[in-house]
Amino acid sequence: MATQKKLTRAEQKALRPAQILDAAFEEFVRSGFAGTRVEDIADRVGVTKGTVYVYFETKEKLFEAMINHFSVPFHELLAIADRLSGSATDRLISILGLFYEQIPEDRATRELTRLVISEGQRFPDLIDRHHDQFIAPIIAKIDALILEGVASGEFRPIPVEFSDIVVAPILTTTVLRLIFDDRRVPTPNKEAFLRTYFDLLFNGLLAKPH
Amino acid sequence: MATQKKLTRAEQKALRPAQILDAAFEEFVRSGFAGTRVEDIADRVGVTKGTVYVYFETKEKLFEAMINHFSVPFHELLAIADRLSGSATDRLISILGLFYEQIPEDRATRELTRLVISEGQRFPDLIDRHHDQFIAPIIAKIDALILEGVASGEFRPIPVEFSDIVVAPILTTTVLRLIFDDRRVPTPNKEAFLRTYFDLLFNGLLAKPH
Amino acid sequence: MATQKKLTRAEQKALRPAQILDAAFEEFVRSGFAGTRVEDIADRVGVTKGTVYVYFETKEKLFEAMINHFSVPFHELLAIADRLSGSATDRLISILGLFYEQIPEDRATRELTRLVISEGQRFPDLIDRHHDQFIAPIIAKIDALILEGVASGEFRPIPVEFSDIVVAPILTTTVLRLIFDDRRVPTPNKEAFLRTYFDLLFNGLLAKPH
Amino acid sequence: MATQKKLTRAEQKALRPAQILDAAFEEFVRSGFAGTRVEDIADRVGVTKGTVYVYFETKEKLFEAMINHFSVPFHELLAIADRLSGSATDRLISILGLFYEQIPEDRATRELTRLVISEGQRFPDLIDRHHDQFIAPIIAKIDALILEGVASGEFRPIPVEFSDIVVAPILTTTVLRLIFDDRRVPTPNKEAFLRTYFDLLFNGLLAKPH
DNA sequence: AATGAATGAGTATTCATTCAT
DNA sequence: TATGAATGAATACTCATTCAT
Repeated sequence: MATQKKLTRAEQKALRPAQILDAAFEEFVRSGFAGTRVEDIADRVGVTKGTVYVYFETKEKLFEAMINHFSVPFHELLAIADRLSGSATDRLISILGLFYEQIPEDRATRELTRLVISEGQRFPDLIDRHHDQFIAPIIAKIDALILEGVASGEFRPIPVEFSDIVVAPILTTTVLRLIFDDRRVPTPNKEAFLRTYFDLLFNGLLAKPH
Repeated sequence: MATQKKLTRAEQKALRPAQILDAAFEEFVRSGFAGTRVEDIADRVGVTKGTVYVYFETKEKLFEAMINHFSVPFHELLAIADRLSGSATDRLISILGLFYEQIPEDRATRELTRLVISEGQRFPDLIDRHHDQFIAPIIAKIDALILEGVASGEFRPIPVEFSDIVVAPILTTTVLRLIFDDRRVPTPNKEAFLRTYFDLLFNGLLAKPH
Repeated sequence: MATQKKLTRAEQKALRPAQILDAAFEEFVRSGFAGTRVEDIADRVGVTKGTVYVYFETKEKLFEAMINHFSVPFHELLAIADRLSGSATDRLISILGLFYEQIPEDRATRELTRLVISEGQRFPDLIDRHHDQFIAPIIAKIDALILEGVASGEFRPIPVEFSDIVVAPILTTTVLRLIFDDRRVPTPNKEAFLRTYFDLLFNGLLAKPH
Repeated sequence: MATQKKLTRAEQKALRPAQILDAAFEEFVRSGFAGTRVEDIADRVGVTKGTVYVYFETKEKLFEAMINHFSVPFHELLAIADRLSGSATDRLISILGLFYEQIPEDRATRELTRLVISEGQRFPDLIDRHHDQFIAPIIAKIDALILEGVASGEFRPIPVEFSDIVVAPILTTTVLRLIFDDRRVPTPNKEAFLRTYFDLLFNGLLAKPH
């Protein structure tokens, strides 16, 4: 009946690694790799330092495991993107909307971005992973859609090597939220922001473009 | 050519603070605040730890002094912007070009952005300064230009609270260079990048916008 | 005989704080607060510096804990004093004898006196404690006895605010032993010393006092 | 005319050592040998550290020189004592009065006593000097007077090896003022204190001594 | 004589890691 | 599995001392 509170020892133990990884995320995000003490992570879980070392050999390996643990949920989004139908414009709008939800609005992804920027030089693998799992797929998807839209005459011909310009507002929003954390720069109203973003993206700023 | 080594004590001394600040910049950028050892900074200058403490009371104050030292050269750019003439479009193009040169292409500004992202939580002043000296003036300038262009009928009416969308490609380029540092993502050809950026910004993506 | 080395971790641990405090006493007494290195204390215990910090947060707190640890055994003596009976003279003699044993002859109390004199300016609490726990009770006890003896006609009327004159030989002996530590000034023969002390105290120096 | 302000460089320099020694006295008294920084002494004089080293080779030698500088003015007092006349009682009273003025009431002598107690273990010479220049002459003088008084029948026969009992109130007052520095224990009224001291010393505490 | 920049050995303190229980 | 006592290497910071000017 009380299946919630009555965790067996085994179940308790099965939870430990995830608890530690969650705590590690919070602490590494707060203080960076060098500034985080293993004991802070242990304290957050409510265990002692030694326990952390039962599950993770070193602070570095714990950091890397934490990154892996929080780097997963992007494949689904790309799969969804593949299943979209409609005009290139419609699909680009849908996909950028999904990215917006999954990058600046998702705390884990957002903070992972911070760690990539701050710890990437110490952990080159981190950058490689981030490129392969996030940047490259995003760019590839946008590139493909643009090429398609250009081919169908829906879009003007754009040099495809600059398609990061198209997603720039998403990364920019992410970074601004990382920096100001809603203090200085208010989190924008999502719908209004996206409306303006798409309006500008598709129609440009000029009143009467030739 | 051999005028290098012949510095008097007094000359040597006058240079020390700047030398230390330069070295501090390199080391803090490489390893972050917590990961940098004062001795690394001293070694880079070619002096001993003690000498660093002759000029800066603590590692924290050295960090802050280094930030101040490298945060200067933005006022001029804003002054230049004020002196521009021509259509709103022309002036927006000029100003974004200047920003491009001063932010992603200037190493100091670029790396300062990294430090704001990575150390901002430990040094809240850093964020406040960065907001007041960089973000706010940039946004204000863009806002003003857009309002002007809209008033003159040159631009379509755009909700001004989202003008960071307009500069997004600049911050995005900055961050991508911070992360990939020319390894994965090649530094874009400046002229081609700006051409595409401005083309998209002013005309939008659609073949025939209504 | 070889039961010494066979201590369990737990037993070892229970002893640690006291071991460290004992070692701290020796080192602080030898070299003063500023002149003592935490490592010297650790070495004396046979552990590493880090271990000292497991038990005491800072050198200052260790010093204060050491003072507290060695400041205890005075209440009993005052309790004994309260239970004495006999003439005021008899009781004064008994009590001064007890003080003599507990102050100059007890190494801990003696050396604590040194630390009060040498470190009192840096640790004002030390002085307050010493006053409240040692000086004030002693003076109060002597005052009470004298007033009693005066009331009963046993003693001549003496201005009670100078009753430290009565105990002066005890503090003087303490200080001389601190300074000369049996090198120059031989430790006096206890019985002979007390006999002379009391003879002088009660009868004075003059052959035929009027 | 204005001989005061117009110190020649030479005069200025002749003053330096004494200024430094005075400053050293204040700082060493405040913080002890290990706790005092040469720079604190220099600051107090208004010169830089380097200047201190022009006059004194090391901190230790400066400490020793300071002790010598402040240890002088005791010979005169002993000379005065030799010139006294009158009964043994009269002369003992005179001499103890002089000691009272020269030891607890003279700041230099008082604080020197503190340094003897606190730094004597690190500077054994200090103790030897103090013994030879202060303790031994005082005791010798008292011993001589007592023996004389006993010989003339003025004093009861007292074992001379305990004559420090006779001067104990003076050292006790010194130490109490060192510890409490007029905060807890008020500086006693000199005349009243001496009157009680001498009354007790010569007549004892008992109402009717036999 | 005086300065003060520079040194380098030292010292308090921290913290990742180990290991006996 | 979990603990937490212990370690020791590291690191920020201090300070007596030196020396070119």
